[in-house]
Amino acid sequence: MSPQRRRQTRAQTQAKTRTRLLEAAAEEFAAHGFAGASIDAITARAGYTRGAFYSNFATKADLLLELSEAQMARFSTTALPAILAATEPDRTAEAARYLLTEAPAGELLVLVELARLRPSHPELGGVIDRLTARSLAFVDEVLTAADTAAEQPNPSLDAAERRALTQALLAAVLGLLLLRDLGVDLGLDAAERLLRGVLAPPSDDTEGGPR
Amino acid sequence: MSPQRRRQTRAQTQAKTRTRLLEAAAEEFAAHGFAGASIDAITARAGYTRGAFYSNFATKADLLLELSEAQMARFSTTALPAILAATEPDRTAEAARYLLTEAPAGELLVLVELARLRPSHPELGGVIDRLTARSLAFVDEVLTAADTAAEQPNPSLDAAERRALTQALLAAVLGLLLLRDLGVDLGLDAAERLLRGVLAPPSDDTEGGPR
Amino acid sequence: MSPQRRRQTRAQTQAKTRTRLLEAAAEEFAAHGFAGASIDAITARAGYTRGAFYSNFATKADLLLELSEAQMARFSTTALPAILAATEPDRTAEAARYLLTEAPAGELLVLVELARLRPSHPELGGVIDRLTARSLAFVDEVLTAADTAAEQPNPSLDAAERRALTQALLAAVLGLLLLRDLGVDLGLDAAERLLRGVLAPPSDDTEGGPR
Amino acid sequence: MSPQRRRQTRAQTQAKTRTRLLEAAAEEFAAHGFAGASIDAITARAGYTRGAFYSNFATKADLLLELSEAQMARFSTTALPAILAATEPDRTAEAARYLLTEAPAGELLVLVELARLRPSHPELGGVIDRLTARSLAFVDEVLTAADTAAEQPNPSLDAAERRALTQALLAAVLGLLLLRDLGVDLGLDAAERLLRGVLAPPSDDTEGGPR
DNA sequence: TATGAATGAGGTTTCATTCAT
DNA sequence: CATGAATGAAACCTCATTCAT
Repeated sequence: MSPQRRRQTRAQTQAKTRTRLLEAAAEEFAAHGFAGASIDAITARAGYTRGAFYSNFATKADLLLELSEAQMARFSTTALPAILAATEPDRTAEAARYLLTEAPAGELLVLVELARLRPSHPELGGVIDRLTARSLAFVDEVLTAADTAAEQPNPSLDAAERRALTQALLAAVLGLLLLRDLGVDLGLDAAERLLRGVLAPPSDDTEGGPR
Repeated sequence: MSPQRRRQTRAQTQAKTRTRLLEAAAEEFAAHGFAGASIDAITARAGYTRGAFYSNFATKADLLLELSEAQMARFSTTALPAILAATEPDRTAEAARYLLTEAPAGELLVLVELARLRPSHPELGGVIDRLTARSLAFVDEVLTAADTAAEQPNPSLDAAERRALTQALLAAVLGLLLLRDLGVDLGLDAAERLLRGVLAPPSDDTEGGPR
Repeated sequence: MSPQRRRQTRAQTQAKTRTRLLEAAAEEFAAHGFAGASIDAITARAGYTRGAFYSNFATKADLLLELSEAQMARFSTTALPAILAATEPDRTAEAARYLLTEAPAGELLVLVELARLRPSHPELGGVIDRLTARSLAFVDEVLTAADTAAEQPNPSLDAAERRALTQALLAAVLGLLLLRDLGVDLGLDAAERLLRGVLAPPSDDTEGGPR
Repeated sequence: MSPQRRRQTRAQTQAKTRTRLLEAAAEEFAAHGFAGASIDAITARAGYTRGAFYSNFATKADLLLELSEAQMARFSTTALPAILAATEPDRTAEAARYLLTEAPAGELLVLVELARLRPSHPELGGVIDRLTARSLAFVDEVLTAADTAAEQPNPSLDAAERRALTQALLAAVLGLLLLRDLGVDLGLDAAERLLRGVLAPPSDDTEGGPR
């Protein structure tokens, strides 16, 4: 009953509203795209009406922005440490497992929406750049951590190679998530093989038979 | 002016209309998503009016379906032979080059839309399954061709491994195309490294440093 | 093969097309109203495409006009003589039977459409007036025929009374058709009672109990 | 300004909106038919914009449904008592006067629309059946009240005859209203003659001349 | 904060009509 | 005469947003 307690309660209530709306938005954006997701559907899924939405967000684009930031934050603070905590040589397997079973379905699809909106919503440019930079930084972090864990930093990896490796790894992750979202029943071995293949040092002899 | 000359004018005209509409739709769907692409924008881009669309397609969803099938067909008849035509040992490099520079832009983003619509449009399920099945079959075909070309079939590759390899390769290809379509300036070396890593025989010792 | 025969055939073919289109239009107009009936639906029901329609009629309103005239003509040349041919005292029963079982379903509904269109289509005014006049003339004809058949002309029926009787009879017919078109299972006895009641000379004592 | 004063403002406002929309719809439906009445015209006539309509009704068909029910209710609560309140022996004349001068205009034309939509909108079947059933019940009630008022129940009227009389009377009322709504300038004498004719006991000798 | 009535732009779709065949 | 591709106006309906409560 103290003002202290009340204020706290209020803030918590609103935080919960925002959280629920963001969760619902993630599902709707992933399922129907940004343009196809209606605010009514989002608020209804969250158990509110549209008024609650406009009390918490300025526009629909604003919602997508906050959602993207929230997803990125969660990945950095939750998923990434979990993967990195695994001991080598299980780290790749752990990453594969996370991608296939724990990565929120549709997170990739939200990213696609964000990229799509850039031309028509120039104000999103900054956020998108920040997100992209963070993604690349994340991959870089994984690689660095791997180096460290191996206690065997590969000094031969120059900037260009590092960039190529980062892009390849990101492509691998996106490809796996997309296939999964398309309904393909991916095996853990496939995901692991892909990740391990990317991370493995390139063989020197290219004349060897394929595979 | 002879009957000969004008014989098929009617059918040809409509075929051209359909083709143009499909091309325009590919660009609009890729750029704005299915829900965000308006029929007015599609027809205007193709140089027609709204009515032309409804003379050729029943609904917007119908258009996406036909577009997906057309893209799938083109991939099988154009992209696949192009990649297979390359001589070893350059096949991987050739595939990477094709993926980054010649593969039609936006095709992956259309695929994403298809995946999105699946839950709400169950009739799309068949098309998507056919698409992914054909894609996996295509990848398998590439692998078989590679084995044959190498005159060195790898007998140690059992069915499960073959499946994992196929899925991993498809994920790699999709990931590369998606990253490219999202605007990332991919290097040829990144694409080549990814593909080669997947195709390389997995090293037996997993204690080797990552990367 | 003679020009005579050919010309005849052509004319017959076109006449058949017009007839079929008119029949189909009657059903569609009755079922969906003038605005709700589409030319595609009409021509499809008749087994043609929309081109056939525009080869035979100028506009949709034109079709309604011709249809109304055709229905009126058929009534005058077919139904009316049949009713009048019945001997007294069966004429009323015959009329009731015709109304409930043979009068084309929806003929009334077409009339309503015509009346509705008058304000927005001033060019229809003349036709509607002609139709109304013919309807009243028809009722008048029935009454006259009845007088004649009874060989008992009622000289006491002045102009005002004649008008009232005519309106009452028309209202009775419309009411029966409407109820029938609404799906009420009308009994022949109800129709007969209504018609006979209208035609019967008004009783002089109004203080008698109802009915 | 007191909470008291504003207590129901919100609900009252919306109720007024609905009422106005229903009134406007009645006029537009009567004038142009269901398909021919546009929602824009209805809302404009009511002094609102399109959106107000969709805040109050789900679809255009839904509007017709609610309108029909409202008209039905008004008929039972307003028209029926008005007619029954007339004292004998003027009841027939009073009923005729009410029908021609006070019965809401266009109601019959809305009913026609309802009949039209039945085949294509099966969900309307129940409403139509209820409408006609209630109308017949209403007529029956009038007849019973008349019997009672006359303190002279007609015992010779068996169930079948009662049914025929009810149907005939309803047909007469509907026919009069429809003719009036179609623009015919009906005379009171015509309406009175029709009603009196139906209510009069059928003459036993059918060989009597018509009229 | 949250509600929901109302707005109005814009979307998909229908359809009367035209015209080249 | 009949076809049907294309037009484009106008319909129904959705939905982001505003605002009084």
